[in-house]
Amino acid sequence: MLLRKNPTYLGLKLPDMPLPDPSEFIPHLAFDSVVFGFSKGKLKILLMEYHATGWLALPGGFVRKDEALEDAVKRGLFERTGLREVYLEQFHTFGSLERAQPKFMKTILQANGHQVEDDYWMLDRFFSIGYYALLDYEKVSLTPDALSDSIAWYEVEKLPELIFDHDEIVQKALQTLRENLDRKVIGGNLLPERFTMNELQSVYEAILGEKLRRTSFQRKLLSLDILERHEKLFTGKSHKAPYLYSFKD
Amino acid sequence: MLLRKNPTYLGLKLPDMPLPDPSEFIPHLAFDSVVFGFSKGKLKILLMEYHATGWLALPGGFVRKDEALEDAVKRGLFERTGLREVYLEQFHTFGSLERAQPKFMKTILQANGHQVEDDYWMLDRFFSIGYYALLDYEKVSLTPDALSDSIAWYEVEKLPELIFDHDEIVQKALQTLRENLDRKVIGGNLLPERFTMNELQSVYEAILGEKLRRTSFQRKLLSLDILERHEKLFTGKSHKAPYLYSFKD
DNA sequence: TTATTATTGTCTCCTTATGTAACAATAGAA
DNA sequence: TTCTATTGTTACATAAGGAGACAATAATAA
Repeated sequence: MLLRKNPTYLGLKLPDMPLPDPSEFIPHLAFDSVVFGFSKGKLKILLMEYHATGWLALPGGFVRKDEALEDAVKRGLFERTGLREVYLEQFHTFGSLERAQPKFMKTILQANGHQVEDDYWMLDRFFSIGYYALLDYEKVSLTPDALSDSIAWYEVEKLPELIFDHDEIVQKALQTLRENLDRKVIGGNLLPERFTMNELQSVYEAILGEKLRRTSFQRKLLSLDILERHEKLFTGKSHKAPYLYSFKD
Repeated sequence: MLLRKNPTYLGLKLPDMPLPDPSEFIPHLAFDSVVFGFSKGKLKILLMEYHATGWLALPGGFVRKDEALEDAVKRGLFERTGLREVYLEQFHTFGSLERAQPKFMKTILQANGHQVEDDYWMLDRFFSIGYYALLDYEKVSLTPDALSDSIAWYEVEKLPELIFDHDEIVQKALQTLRENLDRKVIGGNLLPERFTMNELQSVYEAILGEKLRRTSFQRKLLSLDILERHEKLFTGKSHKAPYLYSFKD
């Protein structure tokens, strides 16, 4: 038996989990979130597993008619992770004809006990706006939505097959994240407030998928003058203790 | 009296220019194109002027229900410029609540002789997907659509006020173009097949909004090994003639 | 107490990239 | 033939990044 603290249905809190009212949402429009976390040296993302089918998908949702796009994404993110303040960036909007796969969507709904007509709105063609989020792995408390059995972390390097075009969406998110990594200093969003230089380097390496030179990395980041140095971190290991850093401001 | 070779209405060829049939298009969804051209050393974009109101807007349109997003953008671009093959890139999707301004839209429709109800679909809230295009200024033949008196080039540095949030859209396009300029080699799309190094440098300067060093620029681009050198261009000026270049492949 | 080990912070040297200036080549005009 | 403006190339200086060396040090072992 599954435990759900906060039963929601694609954003609607509904005790009996009826289907959402189409009149409340923008038709044909959805969002998908690629939520990045970092743990044990690995870059991970959140995936949901739909009831019965076992199909894996990105956490997404619909936009209310009276709701700003970004607020909808934040709402969805909060419902799944419990976090309100996260680094969020839009990266692409997907609008091909091939993304519509009403048969799969119908199966998912059936697995949840819903028999719907062929013209039901959720079976329509959808345009999906992709956002990626960076957050502190330790801070999230995961809550599945009504359609799914679970929401959990998956290593980016070992992703299983995803439903619809969600593989493509993840790859595009990752590509954008990599391109933005050297322009903006965003790696820190995946770490706690204070971190060691080695941890920060591990984040960069996990995102870029390559090893970096320790000395060059340290020199580069210190020269940017964006880090504040704090007390040392004594881990109990028998070697020199590293400093803790935080981002200025 | 205005001469229109190819009367269209937001993509619909209609001799009597009735309003488009809502059932043919995805509701609440539009695209806007920031079309860049380069002429006389200046970076320019295409703007349309709506009938009677004089309001200026980006060329955009709606997406048919059976049409891929990118095809819709290409269709709109072809109708306005006569060009089929252009460099096209999606840069952002705009989905704030403030972008809906039904009063302005109603005025535009009225100026075209259309009285519509308040619940008319074109007055609804729209999500707009922004694309920018790079094309050869000399190759375009401009055709206004049914709602507008004219479509013309405007210097990016001296843009007039635009309708809705189109100023913001232009700035975001320009920002993305600048960021992409050093990652991808896209400046050449604004020039004819063959060009001089000086022309290419001017394109880069116009996009970045800053002067570049002639020698560094030449050295950098030649070292990338993406240019092919052709015959010299004799302009009749009393100095050394520059080589013509084209991009490889 | 002292030696050992692993990791960290910093420095040096070297290579590469870029800024800056100089210079020869040259197409047309004087 | 000389002059002018611009181009293609080279030379030198400075900045940035790769690669390795080395001292500092926290805990453990001797």
